[in-house]
Amino acid sequence: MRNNRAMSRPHRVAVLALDHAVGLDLGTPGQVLGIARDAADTFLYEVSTCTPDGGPVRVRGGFRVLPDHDVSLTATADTVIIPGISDGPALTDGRIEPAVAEALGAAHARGARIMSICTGAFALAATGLLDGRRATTHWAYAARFRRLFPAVRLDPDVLFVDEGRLLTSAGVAAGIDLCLHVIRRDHGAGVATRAARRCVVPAWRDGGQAQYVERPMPDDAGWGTAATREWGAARLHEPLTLRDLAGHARMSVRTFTRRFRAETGVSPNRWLLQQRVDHARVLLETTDLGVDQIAGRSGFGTAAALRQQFHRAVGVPPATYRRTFRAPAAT
DNA sequence: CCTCTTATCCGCCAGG
DNA sequence: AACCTGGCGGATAAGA
Repeated sequence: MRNNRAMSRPHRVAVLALDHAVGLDLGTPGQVLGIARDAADTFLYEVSTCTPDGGPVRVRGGFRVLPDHDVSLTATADTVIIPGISDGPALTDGRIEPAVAEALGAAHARGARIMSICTGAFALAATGLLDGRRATTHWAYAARFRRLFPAVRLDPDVLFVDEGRLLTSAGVAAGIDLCLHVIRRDHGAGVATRAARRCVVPAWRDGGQAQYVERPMPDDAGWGTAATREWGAARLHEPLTLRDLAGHARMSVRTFTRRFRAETGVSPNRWLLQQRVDHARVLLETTDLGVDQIAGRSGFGTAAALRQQFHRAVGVPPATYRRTFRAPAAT
């Protein structure tokens, strides 16, 4: 799945639009994956759209989409993306038409990657491919999802779930996060960051849906933990303890951890670890520093600690990551 | 690989 | 009553 700069043909992405598609989700892959380029300005993904029978499907908002392909497009795709739907049998009964289920099953069996945005997870789950795996969907549909697909381990508190070749994401905007994640996985943080900049979205949004659930008024101006996150992100090279962070925020440790979790969806230390790994990632890509140097600069006490945490978070060891993504000194 | 130590996370609960 | 705070302690994980 991991393709590199040398690969000649772009990674083929098939967007499978079902009836009652969510319009924004339909466009997300083309707008995020479709604009991703490598250092030589070569487009990395070729995004096409299909519907089950090649005919038009209804889109929320009172219009229809007429694609260039039917579901057979998925037979040659490297990645199939299922956008969200606002109605239809997948959402109401957990069913999809057999021809679509068959096509998705064949694509997966062939080794293709399948991802869903928002309620597209219902269609993906209806194929049975998610059984026994972790997945996510729009938080407002979590209860219904659990009822229809009890065999899927639903985690409604995250922006997306990466199960290797099966990826699911939460509500509409999280589809952008998922696409950026995929670019990062395929081509490294540098390419993903450029794509994000072009989209004018943050390259990495940590935390989960917790920040969007039952929080009508974000506690902005107040004494939240945002300032402390900024402060901490600038001091990754120092050994920051939870007490330090709470102290900077002028809260007790207990209140700080509680507020931090409510605002970001992750615990302080998990957030800190994510920051450190991200920083190490950038250093691996853009510098020739040794692993122990990078460990120091990104706040890991030892190179061993960096290796362990990096491998766990990214999926590959630092050395492999660098070999795959180290950009030639250019630009 | 195991053990010991220390840090973190979070439910619980009393107090404001 | 409805809410937030912060200490306690046990479970868990990270580091030595």
